[in-house]
Amino acid sequence: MRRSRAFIPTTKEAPSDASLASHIYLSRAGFISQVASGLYSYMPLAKRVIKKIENIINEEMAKAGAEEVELSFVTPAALWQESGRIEKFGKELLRFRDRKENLFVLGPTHEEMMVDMVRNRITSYKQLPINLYQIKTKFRDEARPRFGLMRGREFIMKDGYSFHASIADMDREFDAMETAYKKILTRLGLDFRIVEADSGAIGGSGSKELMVLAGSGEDTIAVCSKCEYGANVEAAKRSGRVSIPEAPVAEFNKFKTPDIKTIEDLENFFKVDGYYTMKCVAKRAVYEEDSEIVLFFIRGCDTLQEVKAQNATGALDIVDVSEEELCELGLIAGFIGPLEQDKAKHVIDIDLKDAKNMICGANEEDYHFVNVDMSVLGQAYFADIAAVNEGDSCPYCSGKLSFTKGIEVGHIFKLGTTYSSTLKAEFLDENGKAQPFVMGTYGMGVSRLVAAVIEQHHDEDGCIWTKETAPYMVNIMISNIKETAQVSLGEELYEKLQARHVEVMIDDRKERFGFKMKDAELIGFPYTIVIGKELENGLVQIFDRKTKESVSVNKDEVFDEIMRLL
RNA sequence: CGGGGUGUAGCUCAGUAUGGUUAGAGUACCUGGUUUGGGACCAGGGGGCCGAAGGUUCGAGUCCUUUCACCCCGACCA
Repeated sequence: MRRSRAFIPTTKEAPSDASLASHIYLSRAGFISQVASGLYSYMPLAKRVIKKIENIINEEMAKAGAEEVELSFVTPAALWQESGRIEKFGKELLRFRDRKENLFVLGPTHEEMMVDMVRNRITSYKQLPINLYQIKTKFRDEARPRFGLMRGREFIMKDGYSFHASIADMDREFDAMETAYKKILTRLGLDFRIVEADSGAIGGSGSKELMVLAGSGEDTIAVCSKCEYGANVEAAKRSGRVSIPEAPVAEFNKFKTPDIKTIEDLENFFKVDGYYTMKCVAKRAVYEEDSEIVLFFIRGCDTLQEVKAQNATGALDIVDVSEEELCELGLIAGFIGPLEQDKAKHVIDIDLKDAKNMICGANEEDYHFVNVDMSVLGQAYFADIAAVNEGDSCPYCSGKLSFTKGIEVGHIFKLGTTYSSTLKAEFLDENGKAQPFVMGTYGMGVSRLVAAVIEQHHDEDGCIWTKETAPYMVNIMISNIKETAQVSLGEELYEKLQARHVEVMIDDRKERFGFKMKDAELIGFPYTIVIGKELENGLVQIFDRKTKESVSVNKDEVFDEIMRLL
């Protein structure tokens, strides 16, 4: 492509609302253009990057034996009613009616559509397994889109769905997809981690997220210092504390603790570590029909992990409760304990099971119990509800957990029969018996990957595209287009590189050297061949965007040299 | 969905407290000239329904009302 003819509107200044590097540079370098909140148009450079990412996905999916399809973007609301997700998704589903007043939604994900396509067409175990995917625009009417391509309302996603006759076969495919996704992200040149995740409302027996490590990521993940373990904090497990403080010595007793309501107060009053105190976090668990107050008990040094808490109760949502609501139940905030009290449902953190030497509220104003032995609560309901802390020990080895930030670029689920059951998608097994398909689903955010690459590969001058993602690999910069020798060498290289199918840009604009260099750095071509002053001595320079180093090369050797680098 | 903020030239923003020339700057763009290794310089030029609609006033970018859009913090996010 000739830069003089290309539509690449670069600017010196970023839109005032952009804060993320990817948002700033993709805007400044003329990749994307915002049209409304969460809606972006892809300009030529972005379109090229997207195609490259899609090609890599297609190649790896083909190797893994998945077939590409394309489902319609406009989906009948009836399918969403059938699966029950029209309520679950709520306002995120963009709904509208056609001229005949039939209700439709813009597809935010395509489980229903895919199941609908397969059901009644795949009817025997002999036709299984199959794995179908598409790369397509999705729409979710997010309450708050932000960060450019990172969280748009309209975005491009690769979504794959596999159908199996057994759980074992689904597990096998799940692992195969994990491997394929690893290859894709590795080829894209990304530093990533595969972590255990909360399956959320989609359900299923397990899920993993693919996290691109970046400080600007919206997710916090806990990773082990020694082994491969990593998990989203929403799902992270631990085996307890690495070092346990010395236990206080006391007899079981009810102790007067006037106006001692917070964990900090307790620590100071009893001169004891928060580890040996117990706090109660009261929440209202909201179910489809009704709601109830649930008391979550965790160690004083821990915090409640709300996603875990929600999963433990099976609630659709958990919300805060006021002191007045607790009062109505006869509970006094600051003095609530799990002993001798059944005014509300209890959920106790698993780390408190059989804990000894504990201090907890006595359910009486200004009184706490000391030296409580939790094993007396034999039948109580224990669950993992506490957030892991940095420094907690790994659930699988002796390593320590630490936190890092990640961008969720993929999420793979073992769905099981969740959708096939409700949508009545069945096949006949070896015994001629109807069975719902066992399914897996595999998502990868394509447009988000564009942003993720830049989050991980940029500097103060702009984008640094990796070899597999660069919109153009080589930029030929003619310093002064009035110098015919420079022009003719540039044109010659341009022809030769094109003949070898190298993606090449030639900057033939009537601009000064500095202007063109800044522009090339902002766009982020991996290599720029600078044809300039040194040509008098038979030399040109190859500028490496990543290292910002230039090496002088004889003009007759530059073609071979650049081909060697690619 | 709660709280906050901003809408003036393609872009970044002044101007609005206290209403009053023809609404400004930088940048980008066009013309001519000089420059040509790190976003050049000089001269000239085009470009605005001051987000929209109502109102107050002799007079509104500026005051009042309504509304729309966008952004930020939070809640939410298969």
